[in-house]
Parts: sequence; C-alpha cells; structure tokens
Amino acid sequence: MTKRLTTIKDIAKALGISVATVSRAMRDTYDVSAETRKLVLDTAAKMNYRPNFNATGLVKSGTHKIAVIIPAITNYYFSTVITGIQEYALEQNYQVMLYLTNDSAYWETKVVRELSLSSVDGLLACITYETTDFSHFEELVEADMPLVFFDRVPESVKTSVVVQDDYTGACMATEHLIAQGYSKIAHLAGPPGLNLTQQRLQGYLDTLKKHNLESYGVIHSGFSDENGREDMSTLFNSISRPDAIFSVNDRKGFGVILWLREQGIMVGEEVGVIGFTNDPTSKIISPSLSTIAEPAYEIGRKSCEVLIRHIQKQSYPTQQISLPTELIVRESTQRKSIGIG
Amino acid sequence: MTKRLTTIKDIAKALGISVATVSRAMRDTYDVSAETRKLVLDTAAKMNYRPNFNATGLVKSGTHKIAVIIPAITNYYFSTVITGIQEYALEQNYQVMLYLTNDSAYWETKVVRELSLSSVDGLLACITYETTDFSHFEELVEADMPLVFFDRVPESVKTSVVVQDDYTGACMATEHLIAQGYSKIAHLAGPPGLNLTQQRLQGYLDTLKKHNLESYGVIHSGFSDENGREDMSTLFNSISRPDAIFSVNDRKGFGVILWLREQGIMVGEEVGVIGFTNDPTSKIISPSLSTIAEPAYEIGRKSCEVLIRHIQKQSYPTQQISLPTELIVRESTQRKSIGIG
DNA sequence: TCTGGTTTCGATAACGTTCTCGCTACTATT
DNA sequence: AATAGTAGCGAGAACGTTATCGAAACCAGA
Repeated sequence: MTKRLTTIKDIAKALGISVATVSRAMRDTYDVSAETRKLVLDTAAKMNYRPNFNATGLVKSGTHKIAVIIPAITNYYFSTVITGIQEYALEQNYQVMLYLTNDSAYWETKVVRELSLSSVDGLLACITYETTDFSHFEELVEADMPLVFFDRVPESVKTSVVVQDDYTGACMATEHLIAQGYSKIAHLAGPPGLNLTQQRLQGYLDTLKKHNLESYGVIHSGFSDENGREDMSTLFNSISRPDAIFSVNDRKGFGVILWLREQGIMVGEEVGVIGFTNDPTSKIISPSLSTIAEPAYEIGRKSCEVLIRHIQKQSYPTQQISLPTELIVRESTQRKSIGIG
Repeated sequence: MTKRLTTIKDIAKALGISVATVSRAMRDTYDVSAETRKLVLDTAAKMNYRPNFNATGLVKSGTHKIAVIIPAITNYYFSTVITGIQEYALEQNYQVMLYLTNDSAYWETKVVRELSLSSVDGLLACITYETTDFSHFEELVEADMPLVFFDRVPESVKTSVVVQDDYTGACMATEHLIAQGYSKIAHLAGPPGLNLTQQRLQGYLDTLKKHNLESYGVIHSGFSDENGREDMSTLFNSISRPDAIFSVNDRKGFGVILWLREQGIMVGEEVGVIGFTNDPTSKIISPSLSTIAEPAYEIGRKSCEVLIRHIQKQSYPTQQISLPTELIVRESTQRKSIGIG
C-alpha cells in the first residue's frame, strides 16, 4: 500500500538511543534531558515523523475521535451544527467521524451497533424521527461510552443533552403573532414522536390559552416545504380558516408562503406566517419569513464541549443544557405587507 | 474510561481454543471447520464482541477510514456531495472523517500536515480558494497516499479528479441567455485562482465569441450573495449596462436578483439572470432562478468510488472524470416576466 | 505398515506505541 | 568516604489483532 512511514524506532536507531527515550521526548514529559529532547524533536521533524494513532490508541485505550450521528446535513441547521462541532473538536485535537442516518431508524441502529466501540471515544447524536426503540443507545450507556444528544433527544436515555429552548421559542413566536393582531392561529407541527415537536406545540398551546384564544388547527407532518404545502391545502379546506400559521421550522414555512402566493392570498396582510430556525433562505424568500432563530453553531460547539468533558473525566455530571432562541421579525408577519406576493 | 470490552482472547479462553483460530473464524477464511466457526461466531455475538480497529489497523496497515477535506458544509452543494460520499463509503464499509477548512489555506495545510498518515487510508479533498501552494498535498502523493480531488481541483498535483463539466455548463448557460434574446451579457465570476472559475469563464467567453458578441463585464469575487450584490452595484455604475447576468453560482445569483429587485429593475424582462448549482432556494426565490444543475450527489459518490479503488489497488490508473450538467429554465430568464419583482 | 497428502488448529512473532521497572551515573549530605 | 537521593535512560512487557510456520490428526493408496 503506502510507503513505510518513519516510526519511533527509526528515530531511536538513527540517534543510537532507545525507543522509550524517544517516546518520552515526543510528549514533553519528565525523565528526559533538554538536549536529547531537542535532538529527538529535530530529527523527528527531519525524518517527517507522524505518530501512529493505531498504536497509541491500542495501548492507551482512547482514540482521539468522536462520532457524529445525524439524520442529514443538507439543510442549514444541521450543517451549521456540524460546523460548530467540527471547530471545537479540532481546537481540542479531536477528530470527527460523520454518520448520516437519512432519518431511517434502521440505519441509525445499524450504524450505532456496528460502530466499533474501540474506534471512537464518544458519540454525539441526533435521533431520527422514526426512532422509538432506543436500546442501541442504551447499550452504549451501559458500556460507559460517553454519549451526548442534541436537538432531537430521547427522553428515556439518561445522558447529557444540548438543545435550543424550543418551548420558549414557540411562546415567543405565538406571542408575536398575537401582538401583530392575528387571532386565528394554526400550528404546522413536526413528527409527533419528537421531543422538540412536543415542546413547540406546548409553547403554542400555552400561549394561546394565556390569551384566551383557541387553536385553529394542529397538523403533524414532516419538515419539508412540500409538507408545508400539503398541510396548508388540508387546513384551508376546512370551514374555519386561520389567519396565521406558526410552522415548526422554516423549510415548512417556505412551503406555506409559496402555497399562499399561488392561491393569491396576501402573506402578512391576510395570513401571517412565522417559522423556526432562521434558515438564510428566510431572508431571500418574498415576503421574507419571520422566524425564531436557533443558535445552531453554538449548539454544535456546546454539545461537543460537553462530550469531551465526559470523555476526559468520567465523573462529569450529566448536563441538561438549553440555549436561548431569538425572535426575528420580517415581512411575513407584517399586517401592511410591502405588496409583494 | 469505558469498560473493558471483550476481545478475541476472551472468546478463545471461553471456548478453550487458540486466538488464532478465533481470528480465522471471524473473517470467514479457509483453515477452520464449519462447526468451530459457528461456535466462535455464536459466542462472539453472545459476548457482544466488537473488533478493535486499532489493533487490526496496526497489523494490516489499513484503517477503513477516509478523510474528507472541504471548505465548508453550510451550503447545498457541499452538503450534498458529502451525503454522496458518506453513502458510498458506508456501503463499502469505510468510515468518513470530516475536516472543514473554512476556506482558509492555513487551516487546510495544517489539517493535511497534521493528519496522521496512519489514521486514514485515503483523502478526498476540495481545496480552498486561497490555496496557491500545494506542497502539503504533493507530500501525500509522494508518500503514495491515495488522494482524489473534487470540484475545486489543483492542476499541478497529478491525482484523480472528479468534477462537473464546468465548461460545457457555462456554454449552455450563455447559449440559453442568447437564445432568450439577451445580448449584453456580463459574468460574475468566482475567485480567479480556481479551476472551475476559469472553466466557467472560458465557456462564457467562447460562447460569446461564437455568436460575435462582446462581454459586458467580468468581475471576480467570492461565492456569497453579498458578493453578488456588490458586484452588481459596481457593474451598473459603469456606462454600458448589461441586460443579462451569468453568475458563477446560485448564491451569488440570489444576491443579483435581490439587488435588482431593490433597484426596481424587472428581473427577466429587463435583466436576465442565470446561476450555476441548482440550489433548492433557486426555486423559492422570486422570480425563480434559472440555473445549471450540478450532479452534486453523484460527484460525491463517484469521487468516493474512485478513491476506494485507488486504496484497494495501487495500480489503478489516475482518473479524470467529468460529470454532465443540465440546464434548468425558470423565471429569471423569461423575457415576459410573470410580474413579480 | 508405511508413505504422502489434506485438513484443522496452536505457538509465536510481528505491528508502533506507552508504561513499568530497574539500572547507571552523578550530586548532595553527613 | 560512605550513603542516600535523583536525573536520565534502557529493557521488556503490554495493548488486540493478523500472519507465518509448523504440528498434529486423519485419510487414502500402496
């Protein structure tokens, strides 16, 4: 295969010293004189030495690798989370292995099960919306494998989790719609099994109740813009039409706006729309989509930080971290629309 | 750290046979009877055995891992390419390690240099637009490390490359603008150092020449929508304004459309716009953006396939693969605009 | 009964590193 | 001058697996 790489032995032989001394000189430890250290480091650089992680990983059972298991990356939220994970991991000298489940519980189980426990130090996971049986994760916890969930988190598995504050975000979204004068509000919710779906739904319901308003419909479906369109057509075929839509995420909100435009319904003026995520496209679509901004990048960094803490000290207590969201007001919730759409 | 995992030795001891036999039984090889094999496999499953990749990687110098080095993933193209890579890799039982350079040549060099050669079997890379010195890659090639470039490829390093047909795509885009009746065509190009920038520019220039048309301006800048806006304002401050824009990518094209809308210029009717990528947002923006679709997913799969071939047989010849693009006509190149914008 | 050929398995040495000893040589203390 | 302490280094085992070599055990043919 590839050429033989220079090892610690080669350096030892070249300098006429033992491998143990070279090894000690490499990681700046005690028990080695400053001059031999420098000598070793210099020749190591000269001979283009790279440590063999398989060997170190074998003796100290710990590879500096973490696995990230995620439904997909072809959307703003997940790709930004991964960016955060990656940056923090690299800073801490960890390497990230990427696994995509494509929102299939089968693949998720397969990946987690087949993932050689010895090949990573810990896992960062975001479950599929299909997953109902979490035994593959529970097995990991039993084996003391560090595991942190983010965004979509199972309630049964007791590990650290890092999420955005979905409940408060949903409250803010609903409050905003009410403050803008909308009162017949419907919610396009996510897949029912997910924790974040429930949190956002609850925030919506609680805020309505607080203002003595009734829900004008809740539909559970997927996260795509196509789902948004479909839900709208069923929603508007009913007798009592809503005058505002709170969508569980932005992409679904795009479908809502597109559908309303096609129907000739004025977005904002006639029907207000608010999303959740702050996908960059929400600025581009017209009318632009009001939304609740999620701290995706910070969620990535934070969950990686928590994981590495768990890896480095097994006594680190389980964390339940919730990061704040932010209301971003754009055109889709303005009563006097700018006239586009 | 984590609990001690069951090893091959444990299985051997439990069955009263040698580790060699267990090892042989694991990978269904000759030299082992069917019954002992079954016995080994059964107890392995019972004891929840997982192979230690560090150990196998140490003895057969080959981890089943590939590194993917990419400028960013927070956009449609890259995240889709990665999806393709990931799926093919998993099918072939390879695991992918992700490295983000954030379009920084410094980080790229650092990652490639520090990447322990022993920790991956091969590399899949897409260079930053800053990179001018490729010695860090050339060192890998000299060390016989399998390396495949995709999308943004350096010309000096002689390795396999997988790209979309940028030249023909640019020709198609320009031909389409001309066919729609535009004649004063400008090109918002990418960073000058990149191969794909040059290819798309050349396709544009050659097509203009073929039709005896002159270029109404070429501006080199980055890939963002902000770059698109900036370029437009400098372009429209000159004396001879273009009546069509060919943008090197879709995101920049979004900036163009947004800027035109703000100026009250009718997109399509007054100024035609075409992009390159087929980002999903190009369907959502209004007017929707005509574009050249890139086979991002296939590029991911194909480049991964080529890399794994290189890993598996060192005699596999260097490949230069170019995948076809496709013209997608939408509203932004229609002379009679639908009236939005 | 002997020879030669399979089939199936065990011992043992690798792979590159770290870790635990222990040994030497030097310095400080009395 | 004798002892204790310490700094610096080497020898060897260990990590979990695969690869090489050889040794049983069995069978067939003469």
